[in-house]
Amino acid sequence: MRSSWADLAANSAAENAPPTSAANNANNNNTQPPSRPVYVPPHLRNRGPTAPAPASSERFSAPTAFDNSGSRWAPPPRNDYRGRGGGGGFGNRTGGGGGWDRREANPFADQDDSEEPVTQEEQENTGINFDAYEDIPVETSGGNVPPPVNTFAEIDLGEALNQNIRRCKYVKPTPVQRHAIPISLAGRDLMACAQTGSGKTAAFCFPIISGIMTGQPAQRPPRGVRTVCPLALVLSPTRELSMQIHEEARKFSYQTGVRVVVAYGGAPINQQLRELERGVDILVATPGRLVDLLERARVSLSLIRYLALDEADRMLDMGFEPQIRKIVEQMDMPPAGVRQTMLFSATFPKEIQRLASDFLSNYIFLAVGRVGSSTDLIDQRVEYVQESDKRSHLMDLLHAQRANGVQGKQALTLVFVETKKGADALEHWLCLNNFPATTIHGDRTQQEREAALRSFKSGNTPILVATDVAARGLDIPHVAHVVNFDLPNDIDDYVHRIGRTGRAGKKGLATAFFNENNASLARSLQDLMQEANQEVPAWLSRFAARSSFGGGKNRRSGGRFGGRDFRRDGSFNRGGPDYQGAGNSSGGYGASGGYGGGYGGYAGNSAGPGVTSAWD
DNA sequence: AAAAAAT
Repeated sequence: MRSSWADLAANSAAENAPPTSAANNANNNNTQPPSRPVYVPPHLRNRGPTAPAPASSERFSAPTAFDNSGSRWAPPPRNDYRGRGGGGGFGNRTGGGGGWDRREANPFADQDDSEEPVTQEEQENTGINFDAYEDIPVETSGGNVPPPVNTFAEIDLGEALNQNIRRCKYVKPTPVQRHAIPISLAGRDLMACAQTGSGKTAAFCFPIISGIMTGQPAQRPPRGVRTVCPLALVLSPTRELSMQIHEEARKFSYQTGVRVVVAYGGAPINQQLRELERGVDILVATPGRLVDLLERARVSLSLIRYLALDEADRMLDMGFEPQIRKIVEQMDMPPAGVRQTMLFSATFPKEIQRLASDFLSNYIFLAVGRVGSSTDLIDQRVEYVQESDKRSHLMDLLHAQRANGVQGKQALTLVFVETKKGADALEHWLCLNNFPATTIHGDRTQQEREAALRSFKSGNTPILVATDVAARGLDIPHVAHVVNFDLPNDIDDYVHRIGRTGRAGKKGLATAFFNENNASLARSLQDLMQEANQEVPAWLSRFAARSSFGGGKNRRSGGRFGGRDFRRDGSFNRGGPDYQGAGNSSGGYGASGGYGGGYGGYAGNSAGPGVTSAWD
């Protein structure tokens, strides 16, 4: 399925050809290349003559000058493309030597490539268990909330994207996707809270890819300038998570002509620069490396139409906020309201929501699922273990697991510890005791980190000792057991850690070692477990009662967890953000239960069970 | 106090 475009690009950048791309060029059909680079809209790139162009393609067939109306920034494409017959033509992509490098490895290469449709039953066996997502509470607030969809077919994402959705074996959208995709396609800013493992990546990737495919072409920087201008930026807090998002996004954008590039620290920058020079529509990055690229003027954000922050609450907490502000507010990114901004996380403390509203314009708040995360899919246990007993206690767990064969043969165990040194020490000790373990933390080289993750995923070392670097976002199939060897100080971190198991509707087990050192977490842990219908040990309740006076920063009342739009909270609402939709929160659909009507009247402690406490 | 994130 090679096009003339591909030939052209391959010629212009042949020296960069990685060996692996040769195989993908095998089915090259030698269509006559155009004599000079001509802009090809993403949805037509990579289209071989054998693949018939969709009927709608005529409107792109006569390029005319792209009029950007003198505006510095072309407005982000809104949800009008279905009606935009032959609007603006396309200018040439003049920036990087004529256009994108079309060579594209098949991201589905490691799966059987049968194009057979997947039945619902199959999906439930191998993929997402949708029964686990029935009947979950949904909250939206903000003005004019677009209604959710029930199927991918209801949304016009384009045939290429639809085909990738089939290749990914997604039969129907998860709840967060059902709600978030229409909101994003409508061009609205979004703050979305959804449980760990519920499909957030696709929820922001699909609208971005679709929007880039169908949107106006970008103005490219002048010739000779090596600065590249992505149209979408996805930021995440760890390198491995950026890698994972990149891999996912590559699958979703396969043969759509939309190019996804990843940039993160700890890896040679030259290779990343080469990838960028081959063209980039969607840049996935960690903040530090992106700042570096911006300061070197190798990347410009001037054409950004979509900004997505994954693990957005983490991205805006103390450690990251200055960098994010620099990237979003102090470089050349179009301002909120011009670009489209999407924030996703499983947790969204109210104070972080307030910070986040700086980056949003007239946004919709969406909360899907119970509490920050913990579904009843995760069996949560807390055991009282003194520091000195932790190792032998872990050993007991691992022995029992080995004997019982928890969840079958390939069960993986992820052990969280507090410090990098502690991770190394525990790994060493486990290995001495014939438990094959490896470790991932920030003192290891990037190579070591990636090798550790690979080794864990493959089952080669079925025990991974990790710091919080692995707490968020990583999608590791077959993690049967998460052990909080050291509990975190923040309940949100706990939520994300245990969310490494029980993903895509599957069950999981989480065991925590609790002792006096964790007293400050007792109350919030107890509340969280109660909300997730978990059995709370009596001793933990006593700890909770003892530590509850004086509140503590982990107190959940006041809404540490996602699930409530802070704009509804009177104390946050004064002189606050542009919240125009307070009055019509439910938008005529979705669950509005739990609210006593109006944002002042939230009857949080008296509304029906199942929603109330979870949405505190 | 710790972890993460650029070189």
